Amino acid sequence: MPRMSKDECLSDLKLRILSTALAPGSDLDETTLAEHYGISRTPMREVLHRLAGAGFITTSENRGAKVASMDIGTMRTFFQTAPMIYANIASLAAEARTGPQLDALKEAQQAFTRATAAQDTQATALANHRFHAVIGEMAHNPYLVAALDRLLIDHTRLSQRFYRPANADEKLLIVKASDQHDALITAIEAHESALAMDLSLQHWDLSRDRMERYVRPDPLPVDVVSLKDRRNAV
Amino acid sequence: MPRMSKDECLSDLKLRILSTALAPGSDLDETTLAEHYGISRTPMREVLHRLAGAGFITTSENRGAKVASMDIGTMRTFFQTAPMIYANIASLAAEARTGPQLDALKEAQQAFTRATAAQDTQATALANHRFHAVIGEMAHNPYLVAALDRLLIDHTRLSQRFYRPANADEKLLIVKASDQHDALITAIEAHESALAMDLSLQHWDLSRDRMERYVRPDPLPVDVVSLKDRRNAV
DNA sequence: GGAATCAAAAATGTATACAATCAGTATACA
DNA sequence: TGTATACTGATTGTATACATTTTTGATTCC
Repeated sequence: MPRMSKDECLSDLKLRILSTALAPGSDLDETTLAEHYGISRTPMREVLHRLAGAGFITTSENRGAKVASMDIGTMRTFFQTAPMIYANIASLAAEARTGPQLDALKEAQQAFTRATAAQDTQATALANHRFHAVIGEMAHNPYLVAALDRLLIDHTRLSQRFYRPANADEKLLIVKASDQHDALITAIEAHESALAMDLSLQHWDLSRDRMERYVRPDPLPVDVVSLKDRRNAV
Repeated sequence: MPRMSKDECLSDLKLRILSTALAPGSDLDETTLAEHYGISRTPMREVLHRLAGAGFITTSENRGAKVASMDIGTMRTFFQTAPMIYANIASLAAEARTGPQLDALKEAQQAFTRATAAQDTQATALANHRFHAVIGEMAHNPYLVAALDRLLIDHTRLSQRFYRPANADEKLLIVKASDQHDALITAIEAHESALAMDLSLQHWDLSRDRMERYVRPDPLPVDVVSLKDRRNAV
């Protein structure tokens, strides 16, 4: 991959992290990355520091960079924090949105429906990311957006795993999510901030149910326990 | 100022920005700064990117770095957002705080009272910053802490202007703030999260009243209006 | 006098060579 | 056999030279 610009390199890495092509916790070698993107180590390091500032990766002295991890503690915090931030962002967005931002939001939603129609899991998750990032821009609140951006990183990485509908029932849930996006657009366009907040919370509930089922899966079959007993008995 | 390490340079710049020694919106010349700290431009640029990631400064392509500005729009957003974040951070801190963190908090409060006793405005504001940053660490919530850190930058810069008590009445308000700190420490130590949240909101009200008086000062004397009338009459 | 243009300067951005630090391995010793 | 240690290779950190872009100010033309 020859001669990418610094900005392209930055957004490509963001995409690779959001799509979990680069797994949470995995090491990033700056020399390899620099060669891969056809730039020298100096601008590559700058990109890495930007990513660190935005919460995509973590860096430690003389120890290089790692993709931000998603341990069980982080997950708990994520579920604790997301609804409050999402709801407030949606409310503010309905108050402060501009025309061009509304256009960008509709465009993101079109990309989302296209991706779901094409059954493209990765594109669906990324379009969903963009949709919510635009709502963040609308809110015009740098403090909350800092929190939102970090939530969206983890949200999108989790989403990768369940935008692949396993059956008709799950397909229906994605359609429902898309309908909620449409309703949210309407509320934001009409400056109905209380409604936008409410819809945002409903939307969160839908995501959460699916995500929590992944994070906290059904208990293992009881056989495992007897297996353990058997092993101890040997 | 010869041969400072990169970390020292980073924290020194943070302090200079928080204390408004570097005014909001002012330009930062990387060559000058590098010479000032006795390091080369490469690590200096890294420090600047870190500061940008944490919201202390803004950078633009080929245009260098500026200290984050504090326009009237930012202020409005600040007052809108702060209580929600502060209250939730305090509540979470009371739940999750560790022993060493509690020690750090008490130490910060001691530094705060020492600074107020010495009538050192800058040290007071910085100790207050540290006090609230430690509560942020306690909350153990990277999403909200991202918002908190950005709020604290602006809060501390605003504070610089009013921790200089003009009269006995204002001195009393600082004593009251210090008492609230003590109460907050007690609540956090006892894991009383609801109380911590409540105290945090009271503490915010105290700050807000003083800050808003600065941002939106008392109306000008009515004489000005008659002056204007007179001028129009000429 | 003012606007436009171009050239010099000053600043930022990039590449590369070199220094310092870390990780892994092999060897020596208890 | 287990542990400590020194060496080697790999990786990150720093300095500096060079390229590119922006700014500035002088000059020219209207």
